[in-house]
Amino acid sequence: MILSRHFYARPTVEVARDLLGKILTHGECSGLIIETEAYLGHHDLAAHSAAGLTERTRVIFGPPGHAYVYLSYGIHECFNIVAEPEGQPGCVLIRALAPLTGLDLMRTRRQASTPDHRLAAGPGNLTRALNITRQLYGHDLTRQPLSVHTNPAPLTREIEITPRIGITKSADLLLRFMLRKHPSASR
DNA sequence: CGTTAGATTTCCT
DNA sequence: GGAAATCTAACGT
Repeated sequence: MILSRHFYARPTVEVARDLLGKILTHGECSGLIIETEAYLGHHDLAAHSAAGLTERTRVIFGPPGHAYVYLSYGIHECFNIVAEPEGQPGCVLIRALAPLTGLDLMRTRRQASTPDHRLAAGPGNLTRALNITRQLYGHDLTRQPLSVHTNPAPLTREIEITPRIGITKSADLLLRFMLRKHPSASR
């Protein structure tokens, strides 16, 4: 069942935590969300929205449940989901998936030697494996082809909460959420 | 590589 | 003079 808009219209931290174990689908590829990071609207200098509303960050201030995709270091794309009610900035970076379907297709986009559980481990690897590009900027995640679904299976692992990865500003905040010791999480 | 703010230049009413 | 266009350089979930 597809996650409804009001799942996303909540505090960013809650959305980041609750996305763990949900299913992200793009076309025939899908995976379990294993690792997320929250980027807040207030008191978070690492968030792109901290600089205010610009053309690139516009979607973060818009209605929840939409995709914020940006290019990092000119190399890899990163995929975020907008949270908070409309007008309030906040988004969740999806950092890692455990692949469920479309593994062969994912592997054609990655190195052939990549083991299954690492195909979508890491924010750049994830967008590469699922072919999520800036063309999907602003896409509504309650619709096909890129959507998030409930998972009837309960979580079998503890949630681990740590500082976020690869940032300098607001680096002390505990805003990274992951399933503890999962093989598809960051190292 | 793209985005951004800030600087510099253009050019127009 | 000042707005708009263009250039530049720093930096990045």
